[in-house]
Amino acid sequence: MSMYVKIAINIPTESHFTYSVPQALSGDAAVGKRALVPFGARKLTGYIIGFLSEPDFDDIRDILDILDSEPLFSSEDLAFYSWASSYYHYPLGKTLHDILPGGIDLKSDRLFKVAAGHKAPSNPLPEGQRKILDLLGAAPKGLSLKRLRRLLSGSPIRRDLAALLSANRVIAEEGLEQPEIRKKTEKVITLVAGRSVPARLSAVQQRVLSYLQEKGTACFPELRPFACNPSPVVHRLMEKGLVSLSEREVYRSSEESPEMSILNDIHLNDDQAAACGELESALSSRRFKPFLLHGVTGSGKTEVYFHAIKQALNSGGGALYLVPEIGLTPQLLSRVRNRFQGEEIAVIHSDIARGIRYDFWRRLQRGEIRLVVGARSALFAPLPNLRLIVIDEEHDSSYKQDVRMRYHARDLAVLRAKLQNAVIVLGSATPDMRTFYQARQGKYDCLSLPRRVENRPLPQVRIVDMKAEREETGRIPVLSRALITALEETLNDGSQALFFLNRRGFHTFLFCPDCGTVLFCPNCAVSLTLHAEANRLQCHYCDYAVKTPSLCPKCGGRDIQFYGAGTERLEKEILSHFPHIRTARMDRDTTARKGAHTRILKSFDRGEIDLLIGTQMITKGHDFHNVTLVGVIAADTALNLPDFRSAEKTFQLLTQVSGRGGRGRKEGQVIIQTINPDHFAIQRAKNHDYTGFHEEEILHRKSLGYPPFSRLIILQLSSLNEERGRREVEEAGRMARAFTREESSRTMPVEVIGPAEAPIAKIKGRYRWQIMLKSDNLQALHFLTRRLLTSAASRKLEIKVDVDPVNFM
DNA sequence: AGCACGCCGACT
DNA sequence: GTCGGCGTGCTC
Repeated sequence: MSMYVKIAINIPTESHFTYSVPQALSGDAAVGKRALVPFGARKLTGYIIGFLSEPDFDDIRDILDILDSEPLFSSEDLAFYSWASSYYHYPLGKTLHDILPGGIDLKSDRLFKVAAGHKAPSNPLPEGQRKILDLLGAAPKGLSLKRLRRLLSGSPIRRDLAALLSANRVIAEEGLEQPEIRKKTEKVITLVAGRSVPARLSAVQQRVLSYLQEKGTACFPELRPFACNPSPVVHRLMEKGLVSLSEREVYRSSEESPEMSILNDIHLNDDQAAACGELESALSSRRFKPFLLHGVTGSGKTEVYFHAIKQALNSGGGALYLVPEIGLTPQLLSRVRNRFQGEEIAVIHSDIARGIRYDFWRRLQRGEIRLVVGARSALFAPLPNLRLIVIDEEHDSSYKQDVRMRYHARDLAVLRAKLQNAVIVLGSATPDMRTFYQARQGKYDCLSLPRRVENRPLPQVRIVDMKAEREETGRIPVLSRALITALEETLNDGSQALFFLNRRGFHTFLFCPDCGTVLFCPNCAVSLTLHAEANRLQCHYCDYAVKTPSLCPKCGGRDIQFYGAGTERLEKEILSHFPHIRTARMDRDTTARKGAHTRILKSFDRGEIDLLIGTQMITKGHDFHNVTLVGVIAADTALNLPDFRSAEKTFQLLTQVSGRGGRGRKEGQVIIQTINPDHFAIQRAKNHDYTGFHEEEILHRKSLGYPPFSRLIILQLSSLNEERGRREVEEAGRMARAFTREESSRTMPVEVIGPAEAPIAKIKGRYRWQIMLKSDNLQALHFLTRRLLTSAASRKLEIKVDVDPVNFM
C-alpha cells in the first residue's frame, strides 16, 4: 500500500503537488511537517497539507525526506491558514512560507567544480570559459550559479558553463543549502553510573568529577570555574569511561529582563468590573463569542484585557494578545511581564531574531508556552487550545498588511476565534466603522468603559480657525497665537507638551512661480519634500533624493518657493519663539536607527524634553503623565486624502492624540488648528463624541454605498511598459464589465469602478492602474476576482489583490 | 519563483 | 552563420 501526500510549495500557483512517500518515511509523514521534494531539476521544501490513498496525477515522484520531527502546525491551524489564503487570493504555499518562521527551509544548490581529470587544453579556451575555470579552480568546494554570476558581474555565463560541462572540464554536483536557522544544541556531560573512581586522577579531573557526582549532568560553561578550557579534561574522563557526552536542544530567547515591580492590588472600577464579568462568563462557556470593548482613552482597557488573559491561562488555555506594531513598546512588555510573572511569554514581531522566533514557534506548538504578545504577524502563532484573542486598538490600520498576503489581522482574528471556539475582544476608543456597526447589529457584544480611571476628566479641546490667523502677506502661519500662549503657560508650569503633525520633513513641496512647476519625483507621481537638515529633496515613497536645487530645473527661475510645513519646519519655528525650549522630534527620520524610538520616549518620560514633536508615531498607546498640552498643528492633512475613510481617520487621529493629554494628576488641554473648523469629524472629536460621529458618518457611507454597506476588492495592475500595461488593464476592465451583464450576476450585482490610474500612477518606475470591485455580496466579489485572476494568468498580466483595502495609495 | 527551451535581432 | 536577449511554459 503506497502512501501519497498533498504538498504546498512556495510558488505562485493555486494548486498543490502530490508525492508518494517511500516506505522508510511513511511512519514519519504528518500534516504540518515539511518535506524535501524533487521539483523539476531542483529540490525544494514543501509543506504537507494532507494525505491521499490514490494518486491524482500521472507521474508521481517520491519525497526525499521529512524535515521536522514534530509538526509545525496542527490541522486545525491549517484550516485557518487555508481560509486566509483563499480569502485574500494568495497561494497556500506562499501563505505557509510567509507565516512560518523564516530561514528554516532547505533547497537544492547546484555546485560547479573543476572536473577531477581536467588538464589544460591543447588550444586556448574562449575568454568566458577560461574565466569560469579560473574562478572554480580557486574554489575547491565549488561555486553555485548565483555566486558565479555575482563574481562575473553580469556577463552571461550559461553557454560557457554548458560548453565546459559537455567537454567534461567542469562537473555539477547537487548539494543542499543548509537552512540559516536550525535547532540550537549544547553538549551535555553525564556521569556514567556505577564506575569506581580510579586512583590516578589529576586534581582538576577530580574536582570536575565530584561536581558531576553532585549534579549528575553539566554543560561546558558550568565547568569553567575548574578549568579555563574544560574540553581536554572532559575528554580525558571520557577515555577513562567515567563520563559520556551527548547533545540536547536549548531554546534561544531575547534577553530582556524588565524591572520587576511588586504587584499592587489592581482596583477595578464598576465599568471595568462589569466588563470583566461578561468576559469571564463567556470564557467559561468555551464557545466562540466576539466582544467590542469600547472605552474612552485612559479608561483602563488594558486592565480588562489582563483580567481576561489571566482567566484564560488559569483555565489551562492559551491566549493571544495583539497590539499595533508601534504599541509594542518596552513599556507595554514590562507591564505584561509584571502582571504575568512566572508565565513564559512569546513576544513575536518583525524585530525578533529568526532563531528566537523559530524556538517560540515550536514551544507554542508543543504547548510549552501559552501566551503570545505581538504585532500583526503573531496572529498565526500555533496555539493548541486557544481560548482568547485580544486585539488592542482594533481600529489601527497597521493591522492590515499591504505586501504579499494583504490580510487584516483583526478580521482574521475574528475568523480564527470562530474556527477554534475562542473568545475575542476588539478594544478601542475609536472603533472602526464596521466594528461598531456590527456591534450595533448585535453581532458583537458591546462592553463599554465611558469614564477615565479615577474619574479623571477628558481633556478640554479648543479649535483654532487658522483662516482667521492669516498674516498680512496672506500666508497661514504654522503656529497660532493661542497655541503659542498655551505652550508658554505649559512651560512656566513645568509641564510637558506634545505637538502632532502628520508630515515629515521641512516643507511638503517646492514650487517655481515663474513656470508653475512643482518639483516631482521622477519615479513616483508625488511631489518631493525638502529635508533641510540633509539639504535634500526626498521622495517619501521610493527614497529618491537629490540635493536641493537653487534654480528651477525646468526654467532656471531663481525664485523657488516652499509650501506646507513638516515636523522639521515646525521644530525650527518653535525654536524661534522659544529659544530655550528642549524639543525632540519623533518621526521616521529620527527613529530610523534601532532603539531610537524607545530612547526618545524614555527621555521624554524622564522630563528631559519639554516638547515632543511627532507624526502618527506619538499618537499611540503611550502613557505620558506630565503632558498637559497637546497641539494638533494641521488637523486637515488626513481630511483631504482621496479616501472614503478620510473623516474616520481624522476623527480617530484627533481623538487618539487628544487622549495622550491629561493622563496624570493635572488636567490636560488640547488645541486643534484647522482650516475646516466646522467639519463634523473635528467637531465630534472636540466633544469626545464617538457615537455622534459614528451616526453622522454612517449616513454618508450608506448614501454612497461604501463599507460597512458594501465590501471592496481592489485589483492592482502594474507594468514597466506603459503602453502594454494599459492595453491589458483595459482588457481586464472589459472582462469585469461583461461579467456584470451576465445572467447569473442579476441576483448578485457587482459594481466595477475603473480601470483607472492608481492614486499614485507610478512607483519605482512601474506604471500602476487599479480596478475596484464593490458589492454587498461577498461571494460575488470573490467569484469575479477569481475569474479575472485566472484569465490574467493566461495572458501573463500580474495582478495583486487587495481584499477589504485600507490604504488607497 | 526559478529554470529550460526556443524564437528572433545584431554582429563577426 | 552564431551569440545572447527575452518571452513562454512547466514544475507532482
